[in-house]
Amino acid sequence: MPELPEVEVSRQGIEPHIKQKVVTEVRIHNGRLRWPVPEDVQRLCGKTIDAVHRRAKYLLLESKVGSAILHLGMSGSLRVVEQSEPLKKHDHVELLFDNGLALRLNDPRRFGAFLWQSPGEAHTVFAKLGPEPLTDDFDAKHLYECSRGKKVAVKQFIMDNHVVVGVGNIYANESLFKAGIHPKREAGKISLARYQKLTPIIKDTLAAAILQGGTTLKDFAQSDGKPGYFAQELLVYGRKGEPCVQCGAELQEIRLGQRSTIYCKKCQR
DNA sequence: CGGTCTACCTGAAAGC
DNA sequence: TGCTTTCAGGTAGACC
Repeated sequence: MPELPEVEVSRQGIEPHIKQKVVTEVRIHNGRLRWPVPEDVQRLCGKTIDAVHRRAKYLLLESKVGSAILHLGMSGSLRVVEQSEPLKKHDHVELLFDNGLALRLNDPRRFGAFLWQSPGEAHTVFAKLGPEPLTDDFDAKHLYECSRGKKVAVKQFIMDNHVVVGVGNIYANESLFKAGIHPKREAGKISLARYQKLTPIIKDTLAAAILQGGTTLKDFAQSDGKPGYFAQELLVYGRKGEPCVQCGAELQEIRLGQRSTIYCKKCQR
């Protein structure tokens, strides 16, 4: 399940293979993703990829005539392979390059997206997004001020893209545990001091995951490269019923907004 | 407008 | 064993 670190790792993984390369062909094997893949993406043919950027969990493959916007959804992954490599099941969209390589979007559940944005335009998916978590625009003051008057649980609050982007279920669980904050606590009733503890923890958790992922990038261009999933030291996520690493109490599971939420009832208040 | 809920998907795992 | 059900979850949009 790609969260922001996985998306950033994917960006770093594909960039050296496709930057400054010319797209020779766009092949849409199955255009029925979250939204139909627009014909506009064919405009990339014959154009050079000038840059590969990330905003939230979206990747932008930028050219002079516009940008392809990619989202990995729940189950998506990107691979760079030789064009002769046989397609795998669920390889839905493919960009061929003048260096003999192909970028393939594989997405079994098809929650992902492959969209188009003309120069100077901002696609609607980018409207109303909160700050990037790893920039200075995201700080404790922002969380504190955004949360005043909000009754929503703090876990759902930090997962809200309007508040801050890129904090998915796994990292929300992990960050709240490390900060000692109960996931159900009302966002609007949490002190500035507690947000001052939480904010750097979110940043550190995401940054550490990106660094770990970076070490697995070597094989990105190989057919069996498996970017997106890397060894991550998870303290609570997926550990329901196991003992808390801090106090030994049995980790609890509740559901918040239909999402699995794991926490320690002793360490998180 | 804030808050909550749902649809979109497939495959793995659990349940029967 | 094999069929059926549940669950996983990011995000936009519907809904009250």
